[in-house]
Amino acid sequence: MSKLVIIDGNSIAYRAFFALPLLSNSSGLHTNAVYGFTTMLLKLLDEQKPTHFLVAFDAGKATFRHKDYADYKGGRAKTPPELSEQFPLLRELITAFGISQFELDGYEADDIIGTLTRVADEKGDIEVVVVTGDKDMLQLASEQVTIALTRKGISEVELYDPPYIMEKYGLTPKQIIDLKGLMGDTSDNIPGIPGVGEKTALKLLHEYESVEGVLANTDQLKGKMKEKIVEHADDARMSKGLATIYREVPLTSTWDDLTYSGYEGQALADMFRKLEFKSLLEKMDFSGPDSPDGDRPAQAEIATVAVDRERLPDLLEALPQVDALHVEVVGDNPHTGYVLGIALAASGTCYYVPFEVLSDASADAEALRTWIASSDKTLAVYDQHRAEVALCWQGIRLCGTSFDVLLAAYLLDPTESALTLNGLSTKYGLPVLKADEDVFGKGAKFQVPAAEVVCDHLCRKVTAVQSLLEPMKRDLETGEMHRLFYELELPLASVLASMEEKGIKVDVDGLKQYGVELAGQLDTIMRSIYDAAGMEFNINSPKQLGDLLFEKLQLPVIKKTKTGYSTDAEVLEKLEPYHPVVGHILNYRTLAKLQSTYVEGLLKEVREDTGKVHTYFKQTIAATGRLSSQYPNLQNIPIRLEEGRKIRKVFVPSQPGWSILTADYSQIELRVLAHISQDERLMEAFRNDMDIHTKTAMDVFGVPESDVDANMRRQAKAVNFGIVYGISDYGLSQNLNITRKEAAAFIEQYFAVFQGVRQYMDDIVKKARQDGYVTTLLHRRRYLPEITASNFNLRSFAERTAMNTPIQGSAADIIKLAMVQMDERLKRDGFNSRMLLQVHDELVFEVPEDEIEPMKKAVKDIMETALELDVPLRADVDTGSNWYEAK
DNA sequence: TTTTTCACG
DNA sequence: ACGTACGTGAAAAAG
Repeated sequence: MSKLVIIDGNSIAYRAFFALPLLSNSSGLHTNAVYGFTTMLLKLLDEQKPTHFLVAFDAGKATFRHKDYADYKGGRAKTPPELSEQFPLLRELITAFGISQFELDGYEADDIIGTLTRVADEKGDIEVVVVTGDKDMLQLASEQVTIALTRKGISEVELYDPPYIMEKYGLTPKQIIDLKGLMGDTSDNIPGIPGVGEKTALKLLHEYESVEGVLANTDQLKGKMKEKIVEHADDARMSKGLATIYREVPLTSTWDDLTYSGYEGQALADMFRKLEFKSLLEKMDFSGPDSPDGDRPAQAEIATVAVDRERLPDLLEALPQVDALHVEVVGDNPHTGYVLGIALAASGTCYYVPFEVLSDASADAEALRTWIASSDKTLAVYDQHRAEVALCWQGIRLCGTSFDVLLAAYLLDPTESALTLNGLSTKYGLPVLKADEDVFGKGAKFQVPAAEVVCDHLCRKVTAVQSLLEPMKRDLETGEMHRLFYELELPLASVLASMEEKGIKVDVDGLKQYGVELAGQLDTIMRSIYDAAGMEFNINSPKQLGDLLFEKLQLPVIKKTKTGYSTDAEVLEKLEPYHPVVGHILNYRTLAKLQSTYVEGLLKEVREDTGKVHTYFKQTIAATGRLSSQYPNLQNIPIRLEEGRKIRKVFVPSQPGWSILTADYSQIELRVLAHISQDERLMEAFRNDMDIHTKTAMDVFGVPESDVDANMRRQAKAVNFGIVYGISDYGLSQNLNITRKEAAAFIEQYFAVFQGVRQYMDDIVKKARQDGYVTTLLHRRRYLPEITASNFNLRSFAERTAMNTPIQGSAADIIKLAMVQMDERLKRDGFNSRMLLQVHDELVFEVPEDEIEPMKKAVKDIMETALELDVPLRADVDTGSNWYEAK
């Protein structure tokens, strides 16, 4: 059976335009309506799988309806220019999708659609879906024709067939015309009968079936309504006529003209590139079933060799020509995942080596592994860090990679969310690649396909890596980030891999014991809560908790979330005086968090074989250049509150007699700020090694050191935090629990004293507006397209980011430098000590007894001299028998 | 999958 | 009048 999808082009374009914020691409062209339309098309192709497809447009001239009624569609606001300019793009887009489109002078899209659905009704054996935002179209519904009406924006449609229309309105599709005849339509300037709205019209139609039926039975009506109907009988008849869709348009095209046979991936990708639909470019599979294979670019010519034991010698011979490698790791966590296989690209030929072959005991396989581990080769990869980690658990070393396209892509745009290989291929105009998800499936549906499919996919991937090398190298140089790449990020990838491989030992028994302790305390608190509340409920559920606090106990609502009442700690603290249960809940929350995340969560991550946790540092996530940590996250282990801090006691050295050594930068962000802003007072404070918060309090309040009390220091500290984050009076007022006015006065006072800082803040925002990006000390870059937004919130956010990123990002640069240098020093000086963790401004090591003193010295020295600033850097070092003791 | 909450720097 | 402090990851509930 054929299936025809018809889109009411103007209607959907309008919907999309008003539903989405006014996006625009880099040349200032608005694209929101085109974007919305695109998502709609993709959804329809996916869900409806049409065999025939048409987009119908209104011809922009007077239609026959205007001859009958001059005011038709009068009073309608003119199409905004921001939308008009998108129609040519829209036409192009539809062509790129391979979808037919037309319009006809003197007719509206409605009439074209009405005619086509009539033809379909008569022809039979065709299913039709009409997509529109216009309820009038419901009159076209039939056994074969379904109307898809957009609901809230354009993200969802509601399907109307005759039974559903009957259920919802109690009307047949034909009666929709009568409905409009009675009630009119302001948007089309159709009068109807004044005073008759939807409710009255429906009642009348249920009784008398049609406009004619109502007019013939006016004697049965009474009151004001009767008067109005009698008076406006002609209006009703005319309105019905206007609302009737004309279904006899002289169409010249044939059924076959509407045939839809899929889009051509490259053309569509080109169109998306032009429109700068980055997310779609990365998400979409342009080689998918909609794209005929014949149109694939030249990549199909590349020779692939599935390497088995017999063919290994051929590969070994080709190794000198190999310049790209891809290691396919299955699973999110490379420490627990497995290696499916590797692909190598030489000149003109790609080799796929399944893991069984790579790990074989033969001399040939051994030779291949030796080559992978050799450092004297040049090799491009995608995600060296991940590959190195996954291979190390298989006893295979990966060395000598000279380029990593993932790391390069991250430096070129660290805010890009999914830096997938197929996304990069698309961005650089390379042949289309399948998304991993489409090859393997995702989540529970993950399945390794046939070997030939894997071979083909991985060979395409490694070819992409090979082709990305040169253009990305150039882009790094253009951005002056080649040193950042080659001297910092690339070496760091291997440093991280070796830190993770070593892992950190966990005292499992101690952790379990703490869990038991917590369980006891939680049980007690839970009872007090049930007792105080007078009922049992799930304390972990914000919804149930909200019901208790704000419905049952009638406590004042402080803050709402988009789904209900907020019950976060800030709210609960304000509610504490009202009811004893609140304090218990706060207490419960603290301990429950420790139990679930830090006791149970951590235990799940301890490896049976090593008794250690091996976190995975991600190097390409944070927009500022920081690292992040997963499986488990070891960068958010509690420290602020004593109960939580105890967790740190279970992180212990992996060998008896060794110690944990920690080293953390003192005020690195404010020191960076002092350097970048060249603020005299701030630089002076650090040169004299003063307590920066006390010093700030002295200068802001204008008092000598002896007069700075704890409260003044606390406020000054909050201001310093605010400065680093990109200050706003609102943010500071929230933090200090003061009014916005007071906060603003504080900030003003601060800037009056630290004038260099004010100058920096002003300049950096200006610079961001000018260049479209900001940079760190080592040229790391972050683009801020929203810095010119007209939306206040978006713009303000971008401005704060412009102030914060150079500070946070430069601090990240510095500690990363220290890590690479430290790794070299450990090797050079033959230390047995091991670097284990990085927590943004802190490094954690385990050291043998006899290395404590030299390591203290070495770590401090390297961290303090990693990068020379105009103010000194300071690192504080300590050791202890576990992470808790080393503070 | 999304939302809420909370842990860290 | 607008309504945010910057950057992350994990757990639990609820859709």
